[in-house]
Amino acid sequence: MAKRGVSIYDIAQLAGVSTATVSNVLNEKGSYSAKTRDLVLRIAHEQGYVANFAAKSLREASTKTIALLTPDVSNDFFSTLVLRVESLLHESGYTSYICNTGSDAEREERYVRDLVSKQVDGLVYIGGRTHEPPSIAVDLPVVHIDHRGTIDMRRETYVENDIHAMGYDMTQNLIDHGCTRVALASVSATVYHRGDQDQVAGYLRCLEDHGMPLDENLVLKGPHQQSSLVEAAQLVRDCLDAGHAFDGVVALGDRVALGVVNALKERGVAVGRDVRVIGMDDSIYSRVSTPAISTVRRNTAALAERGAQAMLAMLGDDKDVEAHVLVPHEIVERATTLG
Amino acid sequence: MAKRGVSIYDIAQLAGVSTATVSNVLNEKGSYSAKTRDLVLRIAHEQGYVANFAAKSLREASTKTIALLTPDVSNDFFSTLVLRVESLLHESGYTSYICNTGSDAEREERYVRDLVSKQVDGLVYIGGRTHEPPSIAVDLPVVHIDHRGTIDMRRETYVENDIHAMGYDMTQNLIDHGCTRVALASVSATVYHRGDQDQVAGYLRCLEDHGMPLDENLVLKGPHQQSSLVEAAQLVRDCLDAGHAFDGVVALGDRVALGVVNALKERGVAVGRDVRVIGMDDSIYSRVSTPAISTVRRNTAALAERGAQAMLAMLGDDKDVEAHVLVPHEIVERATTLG
DNA sequence: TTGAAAGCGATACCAC
DNA sequence: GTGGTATCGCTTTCAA
Repeated sequence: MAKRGVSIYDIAQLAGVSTATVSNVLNEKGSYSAKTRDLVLRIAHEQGYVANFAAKSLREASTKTIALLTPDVSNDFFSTLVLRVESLLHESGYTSYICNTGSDAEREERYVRDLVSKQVDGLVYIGGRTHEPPSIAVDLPVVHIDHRGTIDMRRETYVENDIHAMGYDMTQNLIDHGCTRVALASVSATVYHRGDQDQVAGYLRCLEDHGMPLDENLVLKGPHQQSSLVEAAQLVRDCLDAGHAFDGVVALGDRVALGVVNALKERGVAVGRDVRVIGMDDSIYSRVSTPAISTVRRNTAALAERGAQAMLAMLGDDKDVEAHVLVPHEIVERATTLG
Repeated sequence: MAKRGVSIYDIAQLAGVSTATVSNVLNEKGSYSAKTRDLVLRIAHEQGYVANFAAKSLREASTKTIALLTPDVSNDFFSTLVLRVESLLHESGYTSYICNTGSDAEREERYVRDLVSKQVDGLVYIGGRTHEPPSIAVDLPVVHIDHRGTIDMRRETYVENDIHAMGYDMTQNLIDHGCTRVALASVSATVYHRGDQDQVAGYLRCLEDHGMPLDENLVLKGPHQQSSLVEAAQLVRDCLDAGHAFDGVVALGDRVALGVVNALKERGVAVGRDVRVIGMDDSIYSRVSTPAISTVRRNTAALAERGAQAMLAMLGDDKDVEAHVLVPHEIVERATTLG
């Protein structure tokens, strides 16, 4: 199944010109007569000529290839980002490698080695890098979209939402709806620590700004092992069983929110009236729930667009690329806060 | 940001040997003394040498790269397949390109051209090819996973579920549960015609095998424009309004099934008792529903595994690669059929 | 306007 | 066991 295709040399022979001329015509560079151009183009087409990118890359030290590294493409949010980033890069002539690191430092390290070897022109981390800094020095443009970890000092671009503000705004929204005892529900794996911490900080800050004292009993946190849906529901049951009352829940994630809603319904609470709930991500979970869950949309389109833009800018040796891009989020009100 | 890295020539110089020897050591080919090996290896490591794949590819006419083409990675089912296929190929040293064709023939065509130019070693279509056969001749191993279109005559491998059997088994399941008037609900875009047709055929065949006459009024079909969930619900309402009775529904897709369940609940029907419903895909939709929807699991893991295997086999010039692999499905019983 | 030729980095054949 | 060198396909400089 080896492919020994038509080369620029073959075209040159058939057209009775040199490879230099063929190259010029094909790349619309240099100068050549209209006659030779037509001839070359016709022959190239007849022969089904396709440029050999390996040769081109070798010569130009650029592969027109970008690597997309993500912890898990099968995750709804990440895969949407992957889709959009890939599309945008493709419009500019770049092909994308897809690399599932599975949040595994070793795997990621091996990937990066391979990618450097394969001469990728840039790296786009979607959803965070596992370990930092990577032990292998990478002298490439790097963009992080929705990075969920500590940000390091390297010359890289970060595109993300203002996580702190999201936590703040979610809390504010509930307070605006009249909630006075706002709980927080979070189920998270250790990997994604920074995001959660920032959101919690936003929550705390908002309470503080409203002079509401923090009730530790209303901070429902649990580890993420199996299903955050199930785990979140249990957190709520435990809280209610312990006799702690609340009239609002800031859930860090729609799955968590759905778990919360389910547990509340189970206990006969009128979700949206007695207790208002707001989730995060505007994922399918918030939409299939009854009542539909209010949530925070992270604006995937903008995240992807700004990320791709940043990468293309860096690729184009643009000097003034922002190092940190914040994409605005948006609160989507549904039944769990509107009642 | 250009990378002018360490080359094999640099290593040769520093080690005081020839490039041939360095190449041999690095690839564990040919023969060399333990002493030179250690020396070369040490220097290569010190210099942070990374092989230039473009050069290697040019020389070997193989890029160790596979393209994954899918209509939409942000689709749950496809992205899971992409994830798994990528992982398996990566284990065998292949890197994967991700290509979102968006079910657009022109885009796909451009992709394939690019990919051939980039010298990919193989093509894996996930979820079907848009147009067939592609106008550009591809002399490459091609694997289709869950192909949703007509199968053509080329030397390619198809890995998929037995769609006809799925339709049959879903129907059989409802009949086993005592249903006597089994409806069919389908909302589909024209692109994915073959799959649906085969399933419908399975449904019809099963009815026939049980001597049940087909009632055209119970075949609820609608075009897919916006949300299949909403559209399916409307089909059910219309059917009920027209006074047609049924006690079972074979829904071609979990989203469709969810729409059906919602419409039935709305009309006060006891889903799982009065009317049993079975969906397809074992997606999130079937799991978040109340009652939980019985469904058919397509076995993503096996689809991906067999697909990757087939590709690797073709890559390895394996002569006896099956042209058509059928992956068994599995019925998952939940509340909508168990009552 | 056109062409000869060097070179990108790695491999592999064939001498030594 | 080791090294010289042609070669993969393309771009690019410099001359003609």
